[in-house]
Amino acid sequence: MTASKHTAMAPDSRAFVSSFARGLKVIESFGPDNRSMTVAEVAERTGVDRAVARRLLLTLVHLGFVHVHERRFELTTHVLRLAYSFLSSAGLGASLQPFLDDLARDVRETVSLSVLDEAEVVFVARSDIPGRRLAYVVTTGMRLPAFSSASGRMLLAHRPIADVKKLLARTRIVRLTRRTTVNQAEIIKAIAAARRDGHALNYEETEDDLIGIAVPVFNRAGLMVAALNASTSAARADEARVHSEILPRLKTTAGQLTSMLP
Amino acid sequence: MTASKHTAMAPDSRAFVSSFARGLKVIESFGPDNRSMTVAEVAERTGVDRAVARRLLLTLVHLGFVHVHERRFELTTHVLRLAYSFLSSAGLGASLQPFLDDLARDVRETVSLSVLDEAEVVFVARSDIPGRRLAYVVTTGMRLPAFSSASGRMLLAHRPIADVKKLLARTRIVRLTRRTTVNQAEIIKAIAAARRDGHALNYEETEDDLIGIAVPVFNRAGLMVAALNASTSAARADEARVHSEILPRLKTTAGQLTSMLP
DNA sequence: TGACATTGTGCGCATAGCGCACAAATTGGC
DNA sequence: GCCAATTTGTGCGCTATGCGCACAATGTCA
Repeated sequence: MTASKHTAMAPDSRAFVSSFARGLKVIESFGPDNRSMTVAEVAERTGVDRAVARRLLLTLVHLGFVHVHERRFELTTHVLRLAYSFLSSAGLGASLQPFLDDLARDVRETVSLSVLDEAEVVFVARSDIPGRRLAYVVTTGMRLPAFSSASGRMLLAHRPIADVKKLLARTRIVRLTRRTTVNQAEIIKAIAAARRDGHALNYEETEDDLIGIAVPVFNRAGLMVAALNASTSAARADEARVHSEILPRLKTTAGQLTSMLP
Repeated sequence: MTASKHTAMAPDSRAFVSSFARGLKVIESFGPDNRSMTVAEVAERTGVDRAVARRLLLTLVHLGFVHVHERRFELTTHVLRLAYSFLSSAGLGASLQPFLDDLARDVRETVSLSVLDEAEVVFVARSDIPGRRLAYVVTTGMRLPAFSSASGRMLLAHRPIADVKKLLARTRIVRLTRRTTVNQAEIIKAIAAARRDGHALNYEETEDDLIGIAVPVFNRAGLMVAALNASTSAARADEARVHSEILPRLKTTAGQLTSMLP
């Protein structure tokens, strides 16, 4: 639950519509272990009154976001419409795929495009070559801790350092592998390096045998909007190959993407 | 604001939280042409009072769903969290990808997994073989008219026929190509055929030269939750190959997916 | 610089939405 | 099968909440 900080902040009272916030919380209360819930379960998970949860759920049913069957509620595909609002408005909805496919084929590795949400990396597109299988499979919508992944560090690199430190301070760094950097100072150093070098690296910090390399993707206005990442295996690629072969190819694709982005 | 006839629907009054509904409308008001909007623009697009739009936007800002810069508001990646709630709760979030990748490699065509939202097909995952490029590129989150695509017809095939007819009645069928079926009776017939055959076909109805074939994906409970689709080109594949080669392979993958779904 | 257009927000009012408390339904134990 | 226990559904009165007007502030153009 990374969203717990919001509840702490003072809702600027007059300029805050709490029923709306409560409603969004209801949507977010669904997850892998909560595929379908009763009113009471939703009420408990969200901390709102049972009667309120019921009204919010019925509102969602009315709007088509939720489906109810035998007093159990579950989200419908309609929810994807909300994400589509973002993806399409960010220009990440389509037409980037061919570039990712070409890139994946050329470097013969899984590549992915990701954006930042708080302290997490969210994958918005990916491509890989058939037959090659990483233990670690990236899927659209998937999330990873930003501080422990190449893409995350790259995405953080262009944020004001003060913001990054603040974010880091309130994030719990989970050790994912033997090599995960957990020391805050070292993480900051890695992010600074990413900014300086124009790329970020990750050696088995997210998963054993997994090497990640990420470069920034800018929009035409020059703002960094995404990170382009290639994942390979330590067994398959050494540092030399990553630098000499994969990195330059990543950068050309990143450049191509720029022209597609608003 | 001219379209402020939202009184049409009967919001079960007491059991309906209108501020929440208004707020969701605000999120949905963003799109490809509305990347960033002022309060007034949002107010106009949603039909709510300017002051209300402002409060809802500020609420979204407060929760991290929206970002504001020089009085222009835009959606943030945080919105994807909502979609993730659905995808993960539906078990479509991950781990299906390897099966799609194998399938794409074997049939040497683009394959995709999709779900139904009202009269639209929403793609939730895809895979294709590098180098092969269809004019038509499917991306996660993308939408297609359900009545004119193979996946759509397959997804509709297991709904009660009365519901399908009702949906069809209130949907405007857009002619996408010379071969798009626009006749309602013929569409119903195609859907019935999909149900009977256990697969749906589409010859250049969505795009010229594009052939689609879809099979149902059931969850372990036996409910159809998605459609698995292969897209190929009329130039590349004839009907015989689709039936003898692609279709059986689609079905085996669909079977594999079943075991992954709740 | 003044007139016009757009955006920000204080304030009073009405009601939407809250949450209690009771009713209905479901479950479970024997 | 029956009653107790638990869970779920909902009517109702109160007041905080959110609405929308109207004015203030800010920005724009000539």
